[in-house]
Amino acid sequence: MTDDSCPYTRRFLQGRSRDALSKRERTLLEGLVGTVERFTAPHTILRRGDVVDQSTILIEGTVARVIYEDGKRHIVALHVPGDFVDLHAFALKRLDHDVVSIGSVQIGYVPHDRIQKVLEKEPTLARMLWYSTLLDAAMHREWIMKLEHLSADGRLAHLVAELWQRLDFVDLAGENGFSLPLTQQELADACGTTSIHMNRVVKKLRETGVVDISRGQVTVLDKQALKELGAFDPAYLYGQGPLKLT
Amino acid sequence: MTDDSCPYTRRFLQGRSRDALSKRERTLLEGLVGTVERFTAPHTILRRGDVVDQSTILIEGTVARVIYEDGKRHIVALHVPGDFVDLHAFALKRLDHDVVSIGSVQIGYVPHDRIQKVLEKEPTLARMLWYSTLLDAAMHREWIMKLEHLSADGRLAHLVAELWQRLDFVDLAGENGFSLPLTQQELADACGTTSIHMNRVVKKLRETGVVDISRGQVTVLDKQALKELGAFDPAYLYGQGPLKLT
DNA sequence: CGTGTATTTGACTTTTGTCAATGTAAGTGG
DNA sequence: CCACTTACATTGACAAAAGTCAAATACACG
Repeated sequence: MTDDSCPYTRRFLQGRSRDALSKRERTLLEGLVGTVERFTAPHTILRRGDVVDQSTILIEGTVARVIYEDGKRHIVALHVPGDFVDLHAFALKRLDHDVVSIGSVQIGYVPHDRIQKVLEKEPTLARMLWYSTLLDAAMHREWIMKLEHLSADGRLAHLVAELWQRLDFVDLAGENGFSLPLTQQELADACGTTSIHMNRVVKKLRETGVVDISRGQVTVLDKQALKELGAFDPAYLYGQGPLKLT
Repeated sequence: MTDDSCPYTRRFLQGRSRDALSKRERTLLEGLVGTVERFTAPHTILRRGDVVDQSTILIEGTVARVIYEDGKRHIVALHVPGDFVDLHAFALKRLDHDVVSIGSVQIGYVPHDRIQKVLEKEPTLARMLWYSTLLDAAMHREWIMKLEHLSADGRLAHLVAELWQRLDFVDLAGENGFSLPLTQQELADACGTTSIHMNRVVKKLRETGVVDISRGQVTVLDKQALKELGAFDPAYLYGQGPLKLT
């Protein structure tokens, strides 16, 4: 399913419902992508409140969904290649968050009228599109649990574990880690803490031999410790096949 | 639209997309409900990991979605009448959280094969079902922001503001407050803190004249203060018409 | 009226935030 | 090549928020 016939959408739901879509539907999906764009520097792709008539699929790189409040930035979701970043805008129309690129990214735009046609004529594909937004919500819920339950080190461990698994679904994870273009400030924004405290936590996890995060590279040193510290149970990712962290 | 012809589903999306569904579709929706059940005592309706072939719509009362971790209960979502609590189970099949009743509730069950038929033959209704799960996700995101950004008093203020508005959408809010069957322990579970600290916060908000929460009744004393303390901007609820908190 | 649950309070510890400053690595222009 | 800039990472000292443990009230319900 990682064939190159669908360069823009081949990673969509990869690792989740590998066999749920037929070849024909996969091709249909690829055909939904209208224009493609690349950003090499950090860029705000969409703003909260924007009324949109197309949705964004991430082809390459990392994007975040953020909500600004009192001048502070809060990351409410992170995306890896294959994620349909703001498919929810199809029905909601108005965005409740910004979409920003991190590092260098390539994104595709899908006009909403094409999604409407899918909804009218392709129930199976429509169901898969719906499914992908539900996966998103399941990840949101896990983040809520993580923020309610874990202290800063656990939150970071959970984030690392989740990203490692999600990147693995789309064949972008390494055996012992993955590359991650997030600064400590951004890690802090995703874990609900400050960059200064995040620095303490990064240092601690490095010194205790759990995970090393430096120079844009994450190296997992102790899978078991990572999993336990982050109270990580990958069931909420609804993945198929073998998992990075049991 | 609050006509009694649809006793089970008349509150579905009330206050949001009041006019999005035709009379015919409203009737169709009501027809989706198979059995109806009532629980008068706290009850776990569904468990994490359950594979289900029907979804639950809340007709009356309060239900919570919870994730247990290390023996602690974490509320990841709260529902008011009209909410399609676990419509996501239609596509996900397996639940990533428990569904529990709080106080006395009445719920309806919708078999998934009926939803499948809607998806195949009723694109407008299908879109509204999808839409309702997206509203859920938008609320999840706001909770993530709230947990990342606010301290315990802000979190409680936000929760109160949100519930007040959501109950108002379905005509269940009073002019100065609403009834809420949550204990301080449950408020704590929804705000990511401990019951002891939540008690301090409840006391503080009462003494500072922001909101009084006692004996299952919430009385808003100072709308403006509540809104500011909770950094509450109701845009994420995608409501129509006038709002409780501007 | 007693019993269990929910609420409240106090004392103390741990975690995290805040402020201020320093260190470090990569890139830029002279 | 070096001074300079800039962004990111790191550290220390202190304050504020929240967790923990223990116990005392208050309250609802049979």
